Amino acid sequence: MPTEPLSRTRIVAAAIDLIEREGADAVSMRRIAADLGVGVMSLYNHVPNKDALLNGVAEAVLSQIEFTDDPDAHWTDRVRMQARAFRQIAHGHPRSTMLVVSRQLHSNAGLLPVERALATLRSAGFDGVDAVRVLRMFIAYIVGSLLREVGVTPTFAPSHRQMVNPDDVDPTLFPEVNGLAPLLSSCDHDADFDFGVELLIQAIAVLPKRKREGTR
Amino acid sequence: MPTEPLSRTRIVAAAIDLIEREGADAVSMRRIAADLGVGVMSLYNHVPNKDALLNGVAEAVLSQIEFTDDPDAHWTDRVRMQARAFRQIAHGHPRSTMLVVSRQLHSNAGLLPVERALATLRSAGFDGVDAVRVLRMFIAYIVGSLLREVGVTPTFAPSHRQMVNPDDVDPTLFPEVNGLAPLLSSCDHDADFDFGVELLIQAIAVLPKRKREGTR
DNA sequence: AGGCTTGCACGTACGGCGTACGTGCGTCAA
DNA sequence: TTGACGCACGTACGCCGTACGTGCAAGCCT
Repeated sequence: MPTEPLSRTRIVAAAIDLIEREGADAVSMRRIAADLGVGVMSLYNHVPNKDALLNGVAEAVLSQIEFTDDPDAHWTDRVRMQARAFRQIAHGHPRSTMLVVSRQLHSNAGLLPVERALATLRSAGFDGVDAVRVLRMFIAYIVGSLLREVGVTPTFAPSHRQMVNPDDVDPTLFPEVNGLAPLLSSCDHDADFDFGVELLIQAIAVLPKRKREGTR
Repeated sequence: MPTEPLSRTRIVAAAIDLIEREGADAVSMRRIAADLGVGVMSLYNHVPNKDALLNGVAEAVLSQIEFTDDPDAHWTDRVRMQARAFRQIAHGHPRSTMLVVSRQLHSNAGLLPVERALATLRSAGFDGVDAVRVLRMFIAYIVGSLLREVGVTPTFAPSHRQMVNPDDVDPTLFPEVNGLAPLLSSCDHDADFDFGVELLIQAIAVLPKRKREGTR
């Protein structure tokens, strides 16, 4: 039985699989080769080096997000939908999320979401400068949110993923943290993300009108 | 001449130095030991393992930020100042920034900024739930901004750190990106950051008043 | 003073990593 | 038929983190 020939696509897929199963630290060329049942050096016929492979992983994950953009919807709805679509990454590939947001991608995979977002913002009446600024702000917020959600960025919660133990934090040094400990140690990612998105949309909706000609 | 004795503090300092000089990839226990003029294994008398050392680096950097909080100022000014103070990390230790935002810190170093921020928001009249939510939103935005600023997160710009070459991006596939290429490829980090902060402050200032008793 | 514990610097060694390089085998063009 | 070429693979090198053992100096108890 002839096994499927090796290919960049198969290698990237195996890498994603491995990352999601065992975390990014488990990724090594040797391990991927073993998972694919091939020799280590065979990988290098399809991928120049490990770094390029990880870029491939990031691009693959990024290009899997599904934008269902309805050009007739109000621009605020379109922005909301695009933000949520991006966040899908964290659900579909939680342990790869760090890779996606921490690599400079110079391919079309990274450009497509930008194109969509800019088109939406322009259709909302923002001029170029504001559209770019607003986009950057959204990206920063989304990236930061995803990082917290997948648990790689500091939650700054007193205790990790459990109700706070009052002994962990000195109430005299940190009265607020102590008092709000139950709130800090629990976290509804969906609600928190949407809360921020709504706030951002509201904020940009009232941007100085001088540069806007309408609301759609 | 007796050389200064080895200590966790000195090791962490050497690590920070190394990271800022040659980047995080250059960090290895062997390299740090060499820089300190000691044997590799001597480090392990003061630091349990490399991961803990990197946590120490993150904490040290984080605890160096200087908050000059004026309790008499308007809460919007205090929030602005705290956000900017946090951003100082990116200037003081650009190549360590990724470490700071990508590690779960369970020490007081990470709790202090949270305490300050919560106190400020509470004094602005937000109840606990809103204070935590707003804080999380700010953190997400700041983290995302810092990552872009230090160049580790995708800029989604067509070309890296240079004016866009029109050949790089297909104008029919990406008309908006193509048209806004000059704007996308240049970036005033200071202005962009402040733009976002102002927008966020404005947005939270008009949060439903039901939970607020005043504006300071 | 003499012995004993303790702390710390250090060398050696092991398993794993990325990857440069050479080799052999199949396929396809001339 | 023969040559070139693509691709899978083994070996080997120089890194890495760190477990483990050794030796030396300072402090402590009698």
